[in-house]
Amino acid sequence: MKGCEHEALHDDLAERARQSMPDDESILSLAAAFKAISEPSRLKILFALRQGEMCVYHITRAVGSTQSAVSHQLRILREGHIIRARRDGQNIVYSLADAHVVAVLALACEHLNCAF
Amino acid sequence: MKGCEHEALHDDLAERARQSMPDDESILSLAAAFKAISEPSRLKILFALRQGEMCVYHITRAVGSTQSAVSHQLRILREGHIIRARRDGQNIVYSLADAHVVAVLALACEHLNCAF
DNA sequence: TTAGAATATGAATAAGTGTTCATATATTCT
DNA sequence: AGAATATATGAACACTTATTCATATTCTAA
Repeated sequence: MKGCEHEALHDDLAERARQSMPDDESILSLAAAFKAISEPSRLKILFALRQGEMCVYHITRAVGSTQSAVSHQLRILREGHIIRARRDGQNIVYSLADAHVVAVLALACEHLNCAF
Repeated sequence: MKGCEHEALHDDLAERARQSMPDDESILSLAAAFKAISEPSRLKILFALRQGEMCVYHITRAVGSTQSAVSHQLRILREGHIIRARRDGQNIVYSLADAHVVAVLALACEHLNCAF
């Protein structure tokens, strides 16, 4: 494999791309963030939280899953800085971390011609 | 588990969330799109393609992987409608599908306080 | 402080996924 | 047409991950 060498210009392009590549740590952080929102069960949680902050029980009802499964997923979303947790008495209330999350969801829906 | 029933208001919230939940097909499409951009190796390809369209050989060089691995990853990105393929003689030239991709990457970088 | 309720977590299992190796397909050149 | 090149693909293996079940933790109320 030698590539389209008739366009030596592209060798430069590849070299520039290699040099401007983010470091592994940044790539891993980005991957973790996207991975957090790339599972159907977690996406459902995010769509639920778009309606407003909710405790675990209500999230569980909104997405139609079990308490344990939701709790595990919430942890991943929390660690990916996609959602925030706040204690309110006996409950823990979750909400979307910031406007970026809503914006990314909106962009993706637009990208796929969804209606959300 | 009964939830924070002292705020009967949240029962309505959960119910509204349940009703406004996108259908499973939409959720799966979204998940597939995000999953496509949630792997370090594929993210590197996207960052490479931000420099401009490239053939497989140059992508391989830019990300420092093997031809086969890159080809498999390109398929996933293609099927997730993240990138476009176009034949140019003996080569296949890949490029980012649309501005949404760049925008999502930028938002995520902003979200994580990255510099890209 | 003890009982009860809401949420979190560890272990186990089942399903999904990335890479490698070998090979197939498609295109160009002679 | 045949050889050479660029890219794609199938199978296999290692690794990751989502869910379930049982249990732990953290808070409130009495």
